[in-house]
Amino acid sequence: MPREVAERRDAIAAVAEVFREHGYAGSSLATITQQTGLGKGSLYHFFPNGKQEMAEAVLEDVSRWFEEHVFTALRDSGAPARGIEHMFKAVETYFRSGERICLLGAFALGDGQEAFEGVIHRYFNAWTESLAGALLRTGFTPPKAAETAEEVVVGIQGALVLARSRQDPQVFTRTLARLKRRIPTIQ
Amino acid sequence: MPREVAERRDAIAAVAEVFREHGYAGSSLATITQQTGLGKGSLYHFFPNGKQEMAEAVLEDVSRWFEEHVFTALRDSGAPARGIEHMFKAVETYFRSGERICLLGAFALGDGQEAFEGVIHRYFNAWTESLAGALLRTGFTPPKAAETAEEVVVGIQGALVLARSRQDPQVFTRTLARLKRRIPTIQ
DNA sequence: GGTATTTTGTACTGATCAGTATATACTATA
DNA sequence: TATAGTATATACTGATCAGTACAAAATACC
Repeated sequence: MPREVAERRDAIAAVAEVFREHGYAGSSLATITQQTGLGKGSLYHFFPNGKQEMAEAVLEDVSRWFEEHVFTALRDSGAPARGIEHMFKAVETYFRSGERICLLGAFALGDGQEAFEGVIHRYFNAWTESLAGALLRTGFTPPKAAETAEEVVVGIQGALVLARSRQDPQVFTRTLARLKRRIPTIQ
Repeated sequence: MPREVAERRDAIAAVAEVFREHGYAGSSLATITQQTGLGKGSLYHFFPNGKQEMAEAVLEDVSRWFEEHVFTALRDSGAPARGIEHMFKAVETYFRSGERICLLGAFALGDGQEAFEGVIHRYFNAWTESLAGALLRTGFTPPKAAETAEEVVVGIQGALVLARSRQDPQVFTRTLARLKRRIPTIQ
């Protein structure tokens, strides 16, 4: 009966898009099956604990992506400036120049908040702390490094909110450019 | 049978808190009746078109509050600096020093997005444009006024996301202080 | 090519969903 | 105190909800 054989990895990516579009509570199993093309059989095979597990897997997948593609480079003690530049490039690409929202930010403001606060908390802590460390190593004083790291993460998240609200993705690219200018040690 | 007699105004405030906590799709009629103490009879009496109308009323109520308590002061051509200072105070109070989220920002990222994009769009446009106008009148050049207005609104929204994510309201107060410092014409 | 394992479709369940209908109670006005 | 308008409780509807059960199909391995 199955049309094609999928992997859990592909399922996570497909489900992520649904949550991005409709939020956690707004994504019914019917919506998820329709939009992903995966039947209930497949979904409960990959995620035996249902919707909650789907969301956890999706959020952890995003976290892992940032860990591997962003935070690791920021923690590289050898080239802090290069790590920061790489972060801006990766973020610009990941969020599709402002057309994509941050799933962890959306879940933080929305329904799944208390159910997923652990992952969300760790994600934003890892981001600000790894960035603060990199800034420190490019010559910022400790308080300035912490303040600027917070400013950058705040700016990115706020820009994603405003880009979506005003239906103007350029808010995001403008903000990234402005934030880069706050860090003279790069470029 | 009724316990007490309520008004639509009170109902809007009560329903707003439910949406703030659970989002749009996450707020079932059962949740709303329990958390507000208003029965279905009352709710459908005040909002004949149901949940959609409740959310519209809530978002418009928030918009009206900002229009009256924030944007009007920013548009006052006589005292732009005072209007900006007043905005920061009102925002600090309204968002309970970072413990409260922005319902319009949350709806922009979450489920009700397309259903309410009109109100959301107008709210953020009114905010950035009234603030840019005030900055212009304190001596900013037009491009600097537009850029700084965007920076402030982005910062506020991002700070609310991060404050909630990291469960640290001080992110919000720190950000407000930092943003104020970007506007030398006040204080 | 046969067998075990993984993957998928579908029919089903009980709970919950938003919304309706209607009777009753409260309030205001006279 | 009678009447009109406003507000509320409650029982009900059909649709949809998340999740289960299980058989059938695809794949992997020998």
